[in-house]
Amino acid sequence: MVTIKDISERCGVSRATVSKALNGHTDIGADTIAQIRRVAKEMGYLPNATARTLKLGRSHNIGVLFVDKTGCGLRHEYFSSILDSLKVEAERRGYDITFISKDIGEFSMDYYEHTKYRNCDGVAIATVDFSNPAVLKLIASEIPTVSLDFVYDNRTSVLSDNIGGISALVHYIYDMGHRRIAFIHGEDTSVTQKRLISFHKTCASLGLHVPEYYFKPALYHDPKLSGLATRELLALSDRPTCILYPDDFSFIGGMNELERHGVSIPDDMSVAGYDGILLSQVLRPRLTTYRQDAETMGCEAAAKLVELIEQPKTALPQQIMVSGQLLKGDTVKNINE
Amino acid sequence: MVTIKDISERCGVSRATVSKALNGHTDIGADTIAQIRRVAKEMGYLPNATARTLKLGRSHNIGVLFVDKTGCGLRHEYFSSILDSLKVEAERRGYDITFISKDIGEFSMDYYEHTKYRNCDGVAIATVDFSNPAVLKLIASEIPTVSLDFVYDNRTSVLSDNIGGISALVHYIYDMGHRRIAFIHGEDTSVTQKRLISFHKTCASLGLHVPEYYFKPALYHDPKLSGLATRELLALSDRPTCILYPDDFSFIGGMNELERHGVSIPDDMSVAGYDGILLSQVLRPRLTTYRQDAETMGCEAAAKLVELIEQPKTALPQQIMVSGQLLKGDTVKNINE
DNA sequence: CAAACTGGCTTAAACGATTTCGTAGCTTGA
DNA sequence: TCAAGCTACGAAATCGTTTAAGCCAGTTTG
Repeated sequence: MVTIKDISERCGVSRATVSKALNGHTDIGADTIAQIRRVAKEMGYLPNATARTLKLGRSHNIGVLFVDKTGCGLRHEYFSSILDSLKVEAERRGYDITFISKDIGEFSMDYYEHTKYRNCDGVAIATVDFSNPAVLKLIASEIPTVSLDFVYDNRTSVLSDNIGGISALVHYIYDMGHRRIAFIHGEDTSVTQKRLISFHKTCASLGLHVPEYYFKPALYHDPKLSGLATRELLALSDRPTCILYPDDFSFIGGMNELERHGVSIPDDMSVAGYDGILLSQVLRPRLTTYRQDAETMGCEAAAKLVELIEQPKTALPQQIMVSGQLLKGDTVKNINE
Repeated sequence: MVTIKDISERCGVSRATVSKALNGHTDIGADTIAQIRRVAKEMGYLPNATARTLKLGRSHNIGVLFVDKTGCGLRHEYFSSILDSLKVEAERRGYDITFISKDIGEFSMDYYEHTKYRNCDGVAIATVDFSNPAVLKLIASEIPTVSLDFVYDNRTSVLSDNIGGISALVHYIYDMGHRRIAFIHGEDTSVTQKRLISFHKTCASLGLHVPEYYFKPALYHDPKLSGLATRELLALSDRPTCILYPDDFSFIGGMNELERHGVSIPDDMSVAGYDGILLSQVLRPRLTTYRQDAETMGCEAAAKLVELIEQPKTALPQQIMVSGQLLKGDTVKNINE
């Protein structure tokens, strides 16, 4: 490998001079700089990130923490979209991405230790499970972090507008004339809590009384459970006219169940999803849903994290709310007249 | 940060002794080792991967290259599954994962340069676009690589059994009595070529003549184009009785088109997908498809790559074929009687 | 009993880069 | 003419870790 030393010998200058020339310091003569740059290119010199990291204590490397309770991990389009855009933005700003995990090889480390071990400058945390103590240890540490969809002690985070999303959906459904709206919701997480609160509040503000049995617990990304919940709702004497699903993918379970019972969407039953994944927009009828702007979230997360890293003094911790978009598909029927 | 130096001072031994004690060298007294290990734990010592990498020339870090022509990137479940399992297996073997990209920050590098820059011990390459010269430069280099779904000059690769997959599908469809099978295929890649060849061969071996207009070009992961192709096939005077789609997701476009024309699946038209993503198995009727075993592929890729890295002498380059599984759903009708 | 060996530790160099502090030589100004 | 200032560069320390080589005392061997 070509190193700075090789260049310095070839050019008859010291290693210090080469380093300065390549890094644009001003105390080197113009001719010398030109010569060094030329020789460096000729010899195929590449800087060594490892050596630089060791000396400077900065790796230009961002850790990404995806903890996966559910088993679907990166397969969830919401997460993979965030990761994809986070990666693009980080790279644009000169940072690489490394996954942070526990237990690398035989050596067992927690997330915080792993981050230090790899000298990551900061970590983006996207996980369902923020109750994990190892995750909390990392967030609470001195390492710059940005958490997605979770706020810890006023630290920087990027949040999807769950309140606004559910509110927009419910308002739209209400405007279409629906008064009996059921909500099949995901497992108990802070996100789910926000959605439930928003659902309650919105309904209350619209003067809607929602009976307890219109709330059905299910899981995210699990069509089977949503299917079961759907069946229970169909069995009610006062069937809802519209069902909200935990997410677009879970809705598939409901869709199948409705079809099995000969209940047509949206004529006999209106439905809405959440997420706005690709799938939702290619189904027919097109699913009414709330699109979470995962691209913007990933991008913002990378941007804020880099800011925290590069201006630790001036970068204020903040919660960035990324609003999504109501996608009016064709699965909520207008029953006004 | 606690370093080896701190421990050495506390224990009254040299840094070399500490390093050896922690790394299990045998020329240190048992008492000394015990004491050093204890003090290290007490002080919260963590090894520094960067320093180690610099000294040893080994980073225990694997690069992952995902190039994305299509724009859907990691969002494609096939890729994200591979990545997920690759990550798990690499970590199990003591390696971290870093994404390799071009153009990090203002400095422009190709993939090979980036890999050297970050001192990655090896790279797993998963991309659609193997014609990219920068990708080829990396594969052809001295850096250990494992490519997915692509063979370069007999180097190690992990391959999905595209030949066997299409063959299995066609045989199954033939056995169900179909003689007019159309094939909507993806864009021109080596994978597509293999599938087309397999389709031709299998049909020939079954004595099936397939007219040219039963082959429709479309794109992977693009329901719209598959929808259009479906429409064209429906307009034919000698309609096929079964349509093969580029992949499960694209099939959605066909599904919609068929429904629009009042063509019911599978009574009026049989269909099959490819990939076996989650979606395919929650749709009703359940999609008949060929499941690519992305988990095994990612796992094998990581395993082989680590082998190439750790035993460069003895690890023979090889092509590992990962076979998938025919998922007999309910979308291919038995029309034998 | 000298030579050879051994266990247990240290010394010092090395990995590749950056940066602080000099300093030699030149120009400038009064 | 000389102090001051500037330009262009170098010496050396440093980041944290590893390892070849050396050393010393004590033990074994011929």
